Amino acid sequence: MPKSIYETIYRDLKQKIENDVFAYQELLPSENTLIQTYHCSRNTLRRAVSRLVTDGYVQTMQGKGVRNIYQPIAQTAFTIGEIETFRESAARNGHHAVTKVLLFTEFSINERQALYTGFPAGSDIYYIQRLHYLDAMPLILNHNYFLKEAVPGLTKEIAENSIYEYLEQTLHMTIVNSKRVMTVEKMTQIDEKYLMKDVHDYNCMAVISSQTYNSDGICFEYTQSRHRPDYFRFYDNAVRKSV
Amino acid sequence: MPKSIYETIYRDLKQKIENDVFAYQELLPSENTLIQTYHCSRNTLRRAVSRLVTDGYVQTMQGKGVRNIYQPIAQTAFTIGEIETFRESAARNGHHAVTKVLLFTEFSINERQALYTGFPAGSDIYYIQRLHYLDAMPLILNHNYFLKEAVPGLTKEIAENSIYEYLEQTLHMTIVNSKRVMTVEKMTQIDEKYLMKDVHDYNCMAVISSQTYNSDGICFEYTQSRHRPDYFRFYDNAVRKSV
DNA sequence: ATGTTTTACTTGTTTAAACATGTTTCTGTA
DNA sequence: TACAGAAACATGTTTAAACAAGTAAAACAT
Repeated sequence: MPKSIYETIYRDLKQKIENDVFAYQELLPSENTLIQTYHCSRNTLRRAVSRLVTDGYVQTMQGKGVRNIYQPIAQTAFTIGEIETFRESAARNGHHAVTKVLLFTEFSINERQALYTGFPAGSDIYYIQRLHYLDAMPLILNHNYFLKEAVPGLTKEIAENSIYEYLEQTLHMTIVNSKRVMTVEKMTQIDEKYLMKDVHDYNCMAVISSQTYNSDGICFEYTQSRHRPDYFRFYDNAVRKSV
Repeated sequence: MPKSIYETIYRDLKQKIENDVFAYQELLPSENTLIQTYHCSRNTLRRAVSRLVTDGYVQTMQGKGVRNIYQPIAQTAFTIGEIETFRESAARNGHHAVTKVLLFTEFSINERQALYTGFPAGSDIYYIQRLHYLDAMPLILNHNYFLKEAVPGLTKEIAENSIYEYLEQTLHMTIVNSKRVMTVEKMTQIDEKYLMKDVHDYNCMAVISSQTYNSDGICFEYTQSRHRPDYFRFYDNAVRKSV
């Protein structure tokens, strides 16, 4: 549910762009026109448009107008972009998702793990290995580290469904921020065993390591997502600020 | 040169965060305090702070304050993030950059190339292959496609230095937007020849394909950057909007 | 017809004010 | 002391207005 005016406008414009109400390279109606359309103030409208800019949907040109530069992407496979769960992504791309828990355990972070997870040494965490299937094909192997005190009551059953659904709906935790690093790493024995049984062409994995913060500003999760390289696509839009 | 107030404030706060004036996990001064510090309006200050949020430097918490969640990244190698040139990136990371032009030619886009470049078939383009060295080590192989009519007068000499410097300073073109897709692809013979001569462990490359738009909203560049996997790192910060 | 100037229209920046909502702290009461 | 409520303070949303700066078209003079 959109809870604010600017978000309602943002969604409406976004949907109109996706549905070709405005053609590619066409100018959107001017601010003044849109203000009358949505019966809102200029600031509110501009806030909605600026989100479209960061999404890479439109480009503003001072003195000229706002140009639609949205092009639908060929959704050959699973695509990543924002913070969303595997289920959400799958549904958005029209696929069927299944998650299998390979390992569910808990331990304390040692010095070495503290370096790459970002958790202080000695922190009690849940460590979970999960395999994500898309249309019965294993695509992603996840190594999840959850700060135990921030995510109490986590079970294997929850991990088999959606952990984030549990966090948001049961624990009422809001996920706000996620720092991610993408790298390419050599395939491990575990990768090969679960993901690449019949794919022998590649010896690398696409790896996304992420630290996620909740609304209290606490880093409660470190996750390493190891993706089958031939099905990995990461979309990004960069806007050059301050020329 | 910062041309606006909010950008000046943004840079000042960013620099203060990077230099540990505010400790990690510490709250920044409140909006009212910062308004008095910078003698600006609330909107202007909030605009500066919101940029820090998208940068992943701080996190705002309604009713509580703004928390510093900046952690300096271990700069093991070359890191990517925003739209910036290879030289800029290298300088920022304290390295010496050299570019070698392998191929400089021009031709017209055919049907097949139109699909992945996004240029209409028949467009006249410059096609350039460039090898980027960092501290004498070849790291990136770039395949550049520049729309000829948008980038007139491009020469091999310019390509050996910085094409973007030419675009911005000579042609006064402003680069605004860049859509990027990251993938992992099998190594080609060209990759192996130039990048991986003495590295035989990997058979993949980290590939960034990008379409770049100028301030007229015209896509004038398609580039495929093929990175040596063991030196590839892509940083990203995702903010969950509208929970 | 051509070139210049004016005018209208576009987005960009900044301020001020009001109200909403969430968090913490203080305060008075039981 | 313990608890409820009020107050103070934090960020979030929205409106209105003014001015700046870039662009394009109309109006004008030559």
